[in-house]
Amino acid sequence: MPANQKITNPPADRREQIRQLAAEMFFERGYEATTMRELAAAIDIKTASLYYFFPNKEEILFELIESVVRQLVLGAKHLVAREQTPEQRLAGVVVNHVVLHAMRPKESTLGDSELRSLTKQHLRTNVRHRDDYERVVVGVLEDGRAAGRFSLIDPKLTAYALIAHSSHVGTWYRANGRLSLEQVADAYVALALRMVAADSLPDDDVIRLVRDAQAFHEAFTE
Amino acid sequence: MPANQKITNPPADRREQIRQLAAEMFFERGYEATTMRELAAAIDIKTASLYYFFPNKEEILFELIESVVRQLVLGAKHLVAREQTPEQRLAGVVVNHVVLHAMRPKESTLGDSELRSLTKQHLRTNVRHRDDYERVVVGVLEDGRAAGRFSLIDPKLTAYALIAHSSHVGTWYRANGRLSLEQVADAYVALALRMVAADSLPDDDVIRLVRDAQAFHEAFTE
DNA sequence: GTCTATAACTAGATAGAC
DNA sequence: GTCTATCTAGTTATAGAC
Repeated sequence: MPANQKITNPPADRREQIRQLAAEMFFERGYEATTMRELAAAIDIKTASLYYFFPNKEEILFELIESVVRQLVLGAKHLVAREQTPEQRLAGVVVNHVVLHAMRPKESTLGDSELRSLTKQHLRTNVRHRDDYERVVVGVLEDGRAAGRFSLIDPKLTAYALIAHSSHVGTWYRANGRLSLEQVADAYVALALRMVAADSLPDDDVIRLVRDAQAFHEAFTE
Repeated sequence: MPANQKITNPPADRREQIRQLAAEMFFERGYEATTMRELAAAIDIKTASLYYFFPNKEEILFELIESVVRQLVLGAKHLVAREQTPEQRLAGVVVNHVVLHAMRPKESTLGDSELRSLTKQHLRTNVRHRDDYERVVVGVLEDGRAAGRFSLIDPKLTAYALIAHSSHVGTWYRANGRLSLEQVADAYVALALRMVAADSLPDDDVIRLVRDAQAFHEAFTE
């Protein structure tokens, strides 16, 4: 009676289990450096079994990367659709972005560092979705300017900067770190408002802005 | 008389040639996905010849990554050592960072995306150097605050954001793109000044600030 | 310095039994 | 669904001739 009894660990949702572990390992060692064997071992099945759920390794990566962008675009579009002041919209977009990256740092980061490993087809699809997102962010900035509330240095460059540094939160935020998720979100929103020169607001207003955005984000996410 | 005559392509500095091509290929396909065979082929020598110049693949990566951080720290420390206003220092640091990333996008980006592939030893070394750099940036921000010129949301978070989005310039800046390197540098400095709430300055002053920093950067770099 | 030849190994993926 | 067994190909790196 060797190792053939599984403590099983109900295969409840194997597919989901694979996705999660893959996210972790791709994030930590990199996609190319992670082998299907290691992934299978971590999950305590044999390599061949992985191929029952996914046709190949790249497909796992693609799913992980896409799920993040999808959520990002969805959240941002919902936020933008609401009747709001430009400041509220900007705060909403930043909170959406920061919270997602803080709470799903592994998947989020893959979309920034492992795009190269996607097939041409998959890459094109993903770039299209990322461009959608970028357009939403640029739109928020330009609408704010049109409304006379923002003074922009350069809409596109500002959007790039906003997205780049808000994504970066995934690499350093820790749930038990110096700053709580609320504080981090506050800080990034305040930073964003300064970048569009809209921070004549007192701090209290900034915080109220963030709370609103968070409430909406939570309501929307669940 | 087959392929044994080289058009040679003086091996003038083979080592440097390898570094450059490696930077390109690591950047484009990723470190793990680039093989020594392909690298050798691109340079038109045999795989074994690479090992005359580098003991292994990882050493090439390490050299590329280190050279960027070294330059970054060196530039920043020189800038900070000058007698300057906080605004001038901040502008100097941002210009140093942006110009380096715009002009050496491949090597620069490796330091953000391929750290995972370094050996433990090399990683430790590099992290130490990155921390040095971070401290310089945080120092500039805190000195500015101590001098009563900056109002900071959070020094460390602001430094992270500054570094993250200024590094990102390497991924989109093109020499023949919409914005010139000067314009890009202007924009990032202006953004940085807003982030520390020091932008009561008229635009002309911002531009003068950047020009000064660029002049120093050029003088220092050559 | 650059080559040929090859060692020693590991990768992703598939066939087909249970 | 999960397994065993295996194919095919590609990987880094080295030994030693020229």
